[in-house]
Amino acid sequence: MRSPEELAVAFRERGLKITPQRVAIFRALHGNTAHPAAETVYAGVADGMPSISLRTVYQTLNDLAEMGEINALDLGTGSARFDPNVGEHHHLVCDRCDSVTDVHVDVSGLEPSDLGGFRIDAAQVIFRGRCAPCAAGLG
Amino acid sequence: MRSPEELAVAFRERGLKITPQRVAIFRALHGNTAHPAAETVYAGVADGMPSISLRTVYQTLNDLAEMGEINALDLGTGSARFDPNVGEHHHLVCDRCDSVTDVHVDVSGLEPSDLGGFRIDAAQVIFRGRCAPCAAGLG
DNA sequence: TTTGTTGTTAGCAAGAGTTGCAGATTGGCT
DNA sequence: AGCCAATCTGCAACTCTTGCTAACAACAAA
Repeated sequence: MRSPEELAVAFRERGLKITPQRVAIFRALHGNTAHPAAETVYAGVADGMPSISLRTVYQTLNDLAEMGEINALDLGTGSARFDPNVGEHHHLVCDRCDSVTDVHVDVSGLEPSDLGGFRIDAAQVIFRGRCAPCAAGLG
Repeated sequence: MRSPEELAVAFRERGLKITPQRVAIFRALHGNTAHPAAETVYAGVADGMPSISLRTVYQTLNDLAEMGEINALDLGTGSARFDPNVGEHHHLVCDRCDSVTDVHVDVSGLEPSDLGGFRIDAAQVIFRGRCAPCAAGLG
């Protein structure tokens, strides 16, 4: 996603308002590589703004996702994860602690067979296993 | 998964009983390539056994998954999908109707970068787009 | 075939994650 | 300052799934 400042412009252009809640969420996400769940974003933002509601966090995350500023990922961890990195990349998902890490893979060589008329719009690769701390028994 | 008859043997070997409910579920899954959700399996089985409960279907599907006879997939469609095909393969997921189709892809060439100590146990590829009927506007 | 043990089922309640709703609130323009 | 529309909060509701438990049934033994 873009910087909180650029997002403010984008929101205004759409007739959307810049609220302290939104700014706090923009900041919590910017540069965040932890792929937080909504609850995690909420926890982070609520630190400095105890009155914010989880409902607002969900709302804003969904708005950002609709605008294409972030990606909402369902990686089978039980809750949606939000990724401010909208560039082409894939994910490592730890089976033990549910942590998610970005990984780059060249998928241009993938050649699916028997598409049967299916029109592919996107390819998503999920590697599952153990993150370094969990593999070392430290998680 | 194996045939209903072979599953019966496997269940008995583990001290598990063969009930009409389980047999009906085995049959509903055997050779099923539709990647049904629990609710769908339930609907199919309840046709010939109206007294079966959704709870039992979930229970049995989870048992089969634990035994490695089927795979439980979370493909972001809102509910778990169950796949009796436990061989190596990947999936096409329709964004419009949530249908799931098997597809074969050689992932041995994938070379993820920057693993940072992550130990990969499995690679899952999900192609998203439109299935043939939905792409043709027939879905 | 009858019986006993133990695993299984059905049904409902509850849990987690997420969304709908409505009234109170507030951003941003005039 | 004041207005209007967008937004926020809090709660209820919704979907999917699991926990709980009394009634039930499979299967082995007699």
